[in-house]
Amino acid sequence: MNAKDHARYETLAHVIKAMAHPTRLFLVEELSRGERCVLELTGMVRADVSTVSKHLAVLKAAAIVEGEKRGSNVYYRLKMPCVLSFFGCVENVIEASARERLGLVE
Amino acid sequence: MNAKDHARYETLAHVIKAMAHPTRLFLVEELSRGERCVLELTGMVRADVSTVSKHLAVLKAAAIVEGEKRGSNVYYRLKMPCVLSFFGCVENVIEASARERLGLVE
DNA sequence: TGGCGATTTGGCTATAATGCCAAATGTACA
DNA sequence: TGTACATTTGGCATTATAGCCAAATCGCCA
Repeated sequence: MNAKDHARYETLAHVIKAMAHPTRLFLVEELSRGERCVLELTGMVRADVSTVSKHLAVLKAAAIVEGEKRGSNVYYRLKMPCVLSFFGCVENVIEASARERLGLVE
Repeated sequence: MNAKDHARYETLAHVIKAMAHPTRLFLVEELSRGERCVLELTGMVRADVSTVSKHLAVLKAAAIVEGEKRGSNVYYRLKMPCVLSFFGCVENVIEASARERLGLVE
């Protein structure tokens, strides 16, 4: 793996890492239903407002969501709906491994 | 978000977190081309064998890859090729944000 | 302008992830 | 059986992440 490849994987990992947290996954899925402001999202999650704000900042830094300030609120929305395709794939992974454990295949 | 949902997001995050590392992304992509043993993979990466072995263990725990022991080697292969779809999506995200920064759109 | 609600930032602690080395394990084969 | 090779595991130091509180911003409106 050369330097250029390494940089590519760094960048890829940065975006995927932004998704790699339960709360942030929830935020992504919730935002896929429409824009929400920080307090609305905070009401759905067991965490401090500042924590939610920081999670949103992580998603924003990865260009997964964007926020628009209207009045004193910031409305976030999903910028890259394609990330939702992760959910289906990952749920396949989970089902498959559960099936494997139960059925003792292999 | 109730307890059941929370558990679901925990599980999803566990799998995605397994992908959220440059080296592990490389391993996934490399294994998509066919099975490889640990030393082969180590030769392609700037890291210790033990480090690569641990990365593979992470991917295996997430049911993304599987390993088969043949002789004294363990050959790993990609179990869930659907995760490759992450790459395309994530590269879109990256391109879009690059374009945005350059073109100052928005 | 003063104060209130919404959001972000700073700072701190606790926890988790990373990566190396060294040692242990497992397998083949002389 | 002993040695060499492949892989995994234990242990440790370093670094990154998470989450809370408190404080700082920002915008609105009386």
